[in-house]
Amino acid sequence: MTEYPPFAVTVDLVVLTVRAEQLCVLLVRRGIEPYLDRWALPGGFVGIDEDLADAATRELAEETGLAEPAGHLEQLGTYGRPDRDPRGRVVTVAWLALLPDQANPVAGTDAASADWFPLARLVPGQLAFDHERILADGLERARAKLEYTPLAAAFCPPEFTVAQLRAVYETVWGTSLDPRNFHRKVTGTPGFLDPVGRSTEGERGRPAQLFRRGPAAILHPPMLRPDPPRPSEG
Amino acid sequence: MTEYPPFAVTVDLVVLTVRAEQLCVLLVRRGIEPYLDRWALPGGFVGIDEDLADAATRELAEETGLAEPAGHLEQLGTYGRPDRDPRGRVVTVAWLALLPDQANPVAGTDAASADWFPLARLVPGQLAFDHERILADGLERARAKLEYTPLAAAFCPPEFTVAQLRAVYETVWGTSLDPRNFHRKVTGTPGFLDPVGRSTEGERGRPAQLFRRGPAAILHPPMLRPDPPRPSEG
DNA sequence: CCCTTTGTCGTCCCCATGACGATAAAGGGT
DNA sequence: ACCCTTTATCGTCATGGGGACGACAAAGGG
Repeated sequence: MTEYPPFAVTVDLVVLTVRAEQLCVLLVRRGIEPYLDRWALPGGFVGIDEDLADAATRELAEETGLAEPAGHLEQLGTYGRPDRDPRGRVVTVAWLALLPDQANPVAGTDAASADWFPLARLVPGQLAFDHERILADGLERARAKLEYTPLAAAFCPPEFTVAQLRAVYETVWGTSLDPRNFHRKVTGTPGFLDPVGRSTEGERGRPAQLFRRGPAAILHPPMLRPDPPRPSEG
Repeated sequence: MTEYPPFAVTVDLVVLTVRAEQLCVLLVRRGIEPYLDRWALPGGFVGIDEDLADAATRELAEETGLAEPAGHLEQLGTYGRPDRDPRGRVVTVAWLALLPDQANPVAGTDAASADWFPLARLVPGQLAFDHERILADGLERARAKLEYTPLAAAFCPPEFTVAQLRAVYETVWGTSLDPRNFHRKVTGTPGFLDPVGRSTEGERGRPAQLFRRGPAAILHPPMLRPDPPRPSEG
């Protein structure tokens, strides 16, 4: 290790949540150059003695003000085009986080401000660096993972109804699903849902049974998205 | 970018191929410390002006002596535990390559030697650094991808038979598949296989039709592995 | 010429799922 | 009290993919 090219390494987070029937991503407004005042994914430099996953967790906590919430965090991919940061050679490890809608006040740290953005409202070219591509990759990963994992529950509070879970699928996929078939599918897949034993109260309509995330790590067989053309992939 | 912790960035390759009914990985014997004389995944440092994907492609070409073969190369994940390399802080971007059995002579570059290892013959603790975990992750990725992509063809020569393709699945998954159902599935999935129009000659048994990879990028519906318990996943 | 080997087509059955009707269980209004 | 709306949940039916397996085709070898 006498000689090697020095890199800067950062983590960037694609933090998704579902609120008000909309799939939203957490963005921060940059307070420094480059891309001053532009929106960007939250992130930051990795400490020289810090594990990558720890750095991601730390940034997530800093930006959302939450200490390891009940959501989900996984590595998304690494982006390192030589020209992606005008300041020099920066390689970023991107992470995907799925969080329940915890009315996160979003603590302002070094970022000027941070807020949830409905994805439908984003316009091309709005994000700093290559964050638009990272976001697109994160979105596709999230959509794909709902098919073969029980991760949709990561968008829900600890206890939730089948209808809430269905709303997550519908929002993330942008489709509508038959309530009866969906109910049959999720309650019939072993390990997907654990019945709490209680029901909702005070809501409109018939009370709904409450569930928690089950122990299953994957869905088998998967819950496939409806017809619309499927994305290509490398 | 005035101040940031300096990292070294490497790429490491999980190069898989199927030869002699065995799933094999390309390993190199290390010629320098640390882990001198231990087997490791092929890889090396990323140039300061080099794209990550280019570095992976370059290493693949160096280690196999092949310039971008008909196989497949994709990013697998990034590993950066602070203590993973005793020489200092090294973050490695791992890549997964699937190659046909091109009787690669494996050019010896800086590595002392390189060779294909049947996975069944690897013993725990045999690999340098955290390469055992990287390899395990690559294996699971490859196995999973055969389910919902036509990537099995990446293990085959440009023109191949259904039986060759089936052998790939059986070898990678370690299962046996019904030849008739497999034939129906792969020939019935639009875009999976393109018929060449010719057949094999001089083989045992009835000549088999030759195919090329079709244009499909994903398999829908997927080809699911037989029953055996499915691996958990984060 | 038979036998073995391998490829390919066809049949049967079951289960998962899409489409959709019917019923249960709450609240709100008159 | 009653009806109406809303939502949850259970059933029914048809379709289609896939597992199990039989049958035939097309080569080579003794």
